[in-house]
Amino acid sequence: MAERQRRRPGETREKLMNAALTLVGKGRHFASLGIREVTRQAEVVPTSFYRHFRNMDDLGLQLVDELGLVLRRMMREARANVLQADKLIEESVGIFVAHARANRSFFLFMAQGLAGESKAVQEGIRSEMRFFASELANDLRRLRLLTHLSDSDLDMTSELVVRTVAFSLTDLLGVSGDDDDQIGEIQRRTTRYLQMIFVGAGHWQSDGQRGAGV
Amino acid sequence: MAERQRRRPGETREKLMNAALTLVGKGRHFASLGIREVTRQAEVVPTSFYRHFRNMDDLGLQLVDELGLVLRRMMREARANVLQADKLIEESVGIFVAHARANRSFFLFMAQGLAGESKAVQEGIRSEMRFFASELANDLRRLRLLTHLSDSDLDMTSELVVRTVAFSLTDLLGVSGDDDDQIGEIQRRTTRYLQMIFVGAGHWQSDGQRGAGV
DNA sequence: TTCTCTTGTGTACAAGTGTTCACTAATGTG
DNA sequence: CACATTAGTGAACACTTGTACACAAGAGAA
Repeated sequence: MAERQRRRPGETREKLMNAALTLVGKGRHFASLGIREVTRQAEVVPTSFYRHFRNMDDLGLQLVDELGLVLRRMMREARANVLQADKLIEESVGIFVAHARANRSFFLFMAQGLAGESKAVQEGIRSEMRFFASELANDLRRLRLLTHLSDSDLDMTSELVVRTVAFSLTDLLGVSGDDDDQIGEIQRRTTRYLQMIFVGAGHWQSDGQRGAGV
Repeated sequence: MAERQRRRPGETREKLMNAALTLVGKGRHFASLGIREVTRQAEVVPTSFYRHFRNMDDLGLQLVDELGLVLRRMMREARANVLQADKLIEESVGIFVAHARANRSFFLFMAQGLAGESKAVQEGIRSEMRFFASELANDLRRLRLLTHLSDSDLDMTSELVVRTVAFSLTDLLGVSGDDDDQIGEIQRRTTRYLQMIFVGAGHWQSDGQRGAGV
């Protein structure tokens, strides 16, 4: 055994997960990654992989769990910083974009996973989004916004918001991470989308209205 | 040369593209498909692949072109069938869902491609969506709907609508193709999303309004 | 100490990969 | 008809892949 690396517990596991994220960050799709490729990137021998994961799907699932933590951190920051309701949308979108830039690979993985190969990962991400939406609905209640909406309509609104923001990920991650102009444009556009949704929610009447009332 | 198949011109090309779609339809991600795998599914010898495509990305690009045709057919059907403005949303969503079911693999490919590995495919799909949105904006003008919106606001609205529908793809394609209950639920939900957006657009005032006016 | 558990290592192998090449049957053009 | 082009075939190449196995280094418990 030539030289065995001393590692703190769980280090190799982290290295492998980071390696997968790194490759995703370089433009690869998670579904196309192989075990050997990931271990190579992590500078670890292929067999080590099996000490921590059963296969790539398993690694993906564990990444989803970590993604959950990232999202929760983001939510906490948004709650702490968004004080006045009148700037709610702009500031929230700003925080989202900032986090997406800071954790590019993670969000890229999320965007990929939504239509990814593994049903389990797919469902995991979907579940994170549902959680996020329900928290958003709670926040809106707490801030006494959109109080005329029924619970289910408020939920629907929150879901629509979360979806719209999630879709912006595909825009955001399509441009190079330091193109401030283009990122700013995406941010403005997303803000307007959300503003329009909130205008819609503000005028929404719960029972069987015509949406196309124009 | 044991037995050479007689083929009408372009047949092998179609077979290869269909093979890729078939594999996608079976749950595989396009990014993870290999040349040999596709040729095997197409019942064609691996070398034949190179007679028609340079690599898998190239095949993907040509699939995007065909996807464009599918989308245009859908648009035409929607134009022909949506007569009264007051059912516009419901009927359009219905037509969309019907086409998504009938061309499941194609739409699955589209959903995958949005966050896919190939930048070119990504941009191709994005471009199809832009085209679709601009056509929708034209239709709204033609039907004299949302006439109080500026051109750019109408474009924005159309984009938001198209994105929302596109996102529904990920829901739609996540459920088995014959689960009518769940598909119906997704259809209803999408319809409500769009209705809310249209309510927002109906009350939208173009100049620097507050979206959170609630 | 010795025993056990976890984790990292090296080797090995069968199967699959993309791609090239030379060959040939069919098709279209003059 | 002859001829050039297109499109399908089979063999071969150098790699890469997932996974199994036996072994060993380190840590904790007895």
